Amino acid sequence: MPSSPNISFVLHDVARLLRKRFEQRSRASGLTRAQWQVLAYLSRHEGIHQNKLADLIEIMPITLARLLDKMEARGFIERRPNPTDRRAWLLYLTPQAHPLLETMRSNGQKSRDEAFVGLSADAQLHLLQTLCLIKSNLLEARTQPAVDRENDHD
Amino acid sequence: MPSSPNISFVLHDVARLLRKRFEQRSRASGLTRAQWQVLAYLSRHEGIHQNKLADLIEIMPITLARLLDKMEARGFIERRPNPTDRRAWLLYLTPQAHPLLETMRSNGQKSRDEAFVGLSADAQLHLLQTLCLIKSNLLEARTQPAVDRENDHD
DNA sequence: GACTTTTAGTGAGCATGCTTATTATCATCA
DNA sequence: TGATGATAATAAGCATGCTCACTAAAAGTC
Repeated sequence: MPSSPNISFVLHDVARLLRKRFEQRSRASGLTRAQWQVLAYLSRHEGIHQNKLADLIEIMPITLARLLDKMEARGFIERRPNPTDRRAWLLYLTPQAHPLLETMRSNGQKSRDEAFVGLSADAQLHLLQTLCLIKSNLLEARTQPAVDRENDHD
Repeated sequence: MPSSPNISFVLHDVARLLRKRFEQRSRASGLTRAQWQVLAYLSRHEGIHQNKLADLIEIMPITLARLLDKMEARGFIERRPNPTDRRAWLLYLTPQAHPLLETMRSNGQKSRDEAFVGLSADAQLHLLQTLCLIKSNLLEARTQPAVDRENDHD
């Protein structure tokens, strides 16, 4: 934040600004970024359970449940009962959700085009790979305790 | 999300996981990531107005106001009246906030060390520069209307 | 000096994401 | 079969960030 800003802050800012821009653009479609992410993953895994889908997206099951509540109320997805397990639902897109997929993909592409002005295709690929590495580091770290002590590793 | 995941989704995931990890580590300190960001910026601009600080952090003034409410209640910052403008407050850290700065900086460093395993200093610098470019693109785009039409630029 | 416009800050209400706790059902094993 | 533990989903409550709307005060204008 002095001359050289903290990379975590910038990363957070970029994610927030990207989401904001995407949602400005998609307001007419009635889907937020988070709901679009759910729909995108679900479109490739219809019939999945909520817990499995939450695992895929790496959010807490309760967070997904709330998103699905809204998406179900708005007619984008449906929960069908699972005949072999009365605890679990099977998730499906509704017919009216399918045409949205292309629109939303296009909105995402437009937002990325805006955000990545001045970045070559190579640079974008490199960024993606770097982010995936960081994400896997963080998923790894999640399994280890986070200690709030002064003299741990220095 | 197919074989090659969407870069916006990954970026969002990384920001979220980084925040989560940081907050696990900082829970004892009583500051969240957002509050720490406010404190860090404020520590370099004591006496600033809320609107100016919101501009610096690039969040909405109302978002900052809520954060400051909590931080004031917990005794980390204070709002002093502005003698020359009764609408505005002047923001200051309290004495007990100062020792927190080092602890929080250290927590941030630890989280980054975890996240950036396998990234050279050069690679980290490159990532920072790339993110700053994207951020400025997004700040630029924010001033232009976002159109939700199909055939804009392709 | 009254009138309009701008600025600083907040209220209300929504979405996302978390932690912690609870309910209902299934699976296991004596 | 009946207790015990695991699993699927949700409830309650908090933090952050937004949009939209509003009040109070300052600044500019006639």
